[in-house]
Amino acid sequence: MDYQQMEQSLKAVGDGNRLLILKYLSKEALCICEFTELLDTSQPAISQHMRKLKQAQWICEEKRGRWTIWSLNKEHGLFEVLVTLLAMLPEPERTVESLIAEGKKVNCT
Amino acid sequence: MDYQQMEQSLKAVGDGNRLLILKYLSKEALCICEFTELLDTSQPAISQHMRKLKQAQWICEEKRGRWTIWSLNKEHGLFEVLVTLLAMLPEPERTVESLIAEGKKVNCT
DNA sequence: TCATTATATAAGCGATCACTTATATATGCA
DNA sequence: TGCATATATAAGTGATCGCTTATATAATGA
Repeated sequence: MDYQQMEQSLKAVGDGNRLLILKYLSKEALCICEFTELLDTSQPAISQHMRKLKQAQWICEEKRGRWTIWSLNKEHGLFEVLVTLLAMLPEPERTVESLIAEGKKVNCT
Repeated sequence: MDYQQMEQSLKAVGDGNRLLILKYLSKEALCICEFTELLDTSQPAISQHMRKLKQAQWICEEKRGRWTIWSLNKEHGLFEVLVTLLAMLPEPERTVESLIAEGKKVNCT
């Protein structure tokens, strides 16, 4: 891995909201509409974070009808490092389970 | 480790020049005057990178007379991760050995 | 077809980044 | 003491960041 790739990869994860997004994705694939509930941020902001994570090849998208389902890219050269980092972070307050309880979970599948 | 600490740590290493500085420091402690030769950047730029790395607690400084000798902080919560990352990076073109050969190595010790 | 829904893109904005040049501080030595 | 050396700080600058609001694209369903 060269310095430029490493720099881009680390820059992409050097943001609190993106770390949170990745933390959620480390458990299950999700679509953007769910992140807007989970992260307390606007839809365009999330979309832009996704683009940045995708450019750094941290995540993969799968278009399914109206939804875009995002998941971690296990082929990333630093995937194991990412898993280690995410494991060190506490569980987010809001969970997908709480969304389901509130009836806000979108059934993308 | 909380999200803010993780963000600060990752932001600090998300820069090519700082990765290079850390790569050098993974082999031996060095002072700034050596980095100005190794990195092809100005002394103030290096000094500012050092400050940022120190604020993120990646490195320690030891004042020794006129020199400030910098070394990796092995107590950092992500030290092992950093070592893993640095090991994935190629050896820099310029080496401390080449500085010695050119007579540019400062004897800080 | 037309309205709704999910997502992406564009443009704008204040904040931060990484650098520069200039200057300050502080140590060592003649 | 006074000068050279090593480093830090300050101020300024263009680029990028992360967000916002507004709008575009694209798929679904009545």
